[in-house]
Amino acid sequence: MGSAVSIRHLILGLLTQQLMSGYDIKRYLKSLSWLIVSPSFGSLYSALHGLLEDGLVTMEVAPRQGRPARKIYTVTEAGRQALRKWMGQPVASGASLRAFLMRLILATSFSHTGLISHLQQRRSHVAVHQAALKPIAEGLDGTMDLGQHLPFGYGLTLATAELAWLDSTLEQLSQQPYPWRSKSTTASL
Amino acid sequence: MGSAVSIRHLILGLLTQQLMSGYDIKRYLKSLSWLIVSPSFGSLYSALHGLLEDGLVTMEVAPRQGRPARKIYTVTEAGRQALRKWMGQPVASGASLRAFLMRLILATSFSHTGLISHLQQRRSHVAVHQAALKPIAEGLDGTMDLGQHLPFGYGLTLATAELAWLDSTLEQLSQQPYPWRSKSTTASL
DNA sequence: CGTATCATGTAACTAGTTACATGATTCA
DNA sequence: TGAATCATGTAACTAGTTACATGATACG
Repeated sequence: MGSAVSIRHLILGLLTQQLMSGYDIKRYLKSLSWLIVSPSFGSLYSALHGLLEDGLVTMEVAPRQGRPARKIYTVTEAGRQALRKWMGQPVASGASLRAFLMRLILATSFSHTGLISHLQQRRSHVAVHQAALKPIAEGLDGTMDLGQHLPFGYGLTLATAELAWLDSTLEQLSQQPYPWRSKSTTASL
Repeated sequence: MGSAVSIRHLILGLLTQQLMSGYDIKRYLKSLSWLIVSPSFGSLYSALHGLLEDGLVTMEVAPRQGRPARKIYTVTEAGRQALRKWMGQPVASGASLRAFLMRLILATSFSHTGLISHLQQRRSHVAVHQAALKPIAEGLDGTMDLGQHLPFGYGLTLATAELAWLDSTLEQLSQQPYPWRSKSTTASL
C-alpha cells in the first residue's frame, strides 16, 4: 500500500524537477529503461489525467506552429505535499531495485539528509542480500548444478558493485555539505 | 506478446529442473528477491492452476503425517514444448533485467549453445546502454543537477559490473565444453 | 500459550499492457 | 513516397497484488 500507485508518484516527482509534457517524461524514462521498465504511453497519459483530476497537477496547452500541441504539466502545492508524504515513507526491505530507483530518480526532491538516509537504508538492505547470496554463489555445494548456480553469482556481482557505488556516493555526499541545487523551486523533505 | 504470461513460464521452467510444490517455488524465488520481484502466493497458486488446466503440468497430492499435504507438480511433454518455444524467442532489446533474469534462472533448461547466445545477446544490449549512459553519467554538463545525475551514475556502475560478469561467465563457458548436467531429464533447447 | 513456519487457496481490486486511432512534420 | 519522430489519447484486456480464510506443527 505504501509503494503502490508508483508510476503516478514517479511522474509527480519528475514534474517537480521540471515542467514537462507526457512525451518528455516518456523520453526521459526511456533513457533509464535499462534500469527501470518505462511505462507505456497508455499508462503514462492516464496517470497524468489522474493526477489532474486529483488536483495534484495543473495543465496548460502549448500550441506550436507546425508540430502538434504539447500539454505542459505543473505540480500544485497539494501535489508537492503528496510527494513529500510518499518519499517520507521508508522503502520496504523486501522491495527490490524498482522502489529504490524510483526514489533515486527523484533524488533532487530529497533534502541532503533525506537522500543520505535513503541511500543508507538501501545499503543495509543490499548488504543483507549480499551476505545471503555469498555462500550460495561461492560454494558449488553439489545440490545445485552450474545452471542453477548462475543467477546467484550474477546477483552477488551486482550486489557487490552496488554496495561500492553506495559507499562512494555516500562519502561524496558527506564531504560536500549541500550545494544541492541552484534555482530552487524544489519541495525539500 | 513474447515475454508475456511471464510468471507462468518461470514456474514451468523451475518445475522442469525439479519437482516442487507451490510453497517450494515461492521459497526459491524469495532467495532471489533482491533481483527479481517474487510473485505473491495469490499469483503463484493461480498460475499453477492455470498450468494444470492447460495440461502443461500434472499434479500429485503428497499427504504427510503431521504437516499439511503438499501438491507436487510435474511438467508434461506439452509443458516442455511450451517452455522450449518461449525460451527460443529472443528477448526484446528494450526489456530490462527482468526478462533476462527469468531466462537466466532457467539456465539449466538451455543447451550449452543456447545459454551462450542468450548471454551474448544480453551483452550486446547492456553494452549499448552502457555506452548511452557513459556521457551522461560522466559529464556533469550543467543542464543537470547533482540529483538528476545520480541515477545515471548508478546505472553506469551496474552496467559495467554486469558486462564484466557476462564476459567472465562467457569465457568460463567457452572453456568448459559441456559437463552441463549429470542426471538429465532436462529439455534442451 | 503465542508466534512463526508450513501449506493451500479465493475474491476483489489495481496497475499496467497491447492494440487501436489520429494527424502533422521531417528526413532519406 | 514511405518511414521515423513528435504528440496525444481510448478501450479492452491481463497480470499481478492485497486481503481474507483455513489449519496443522514446531519452537521458545
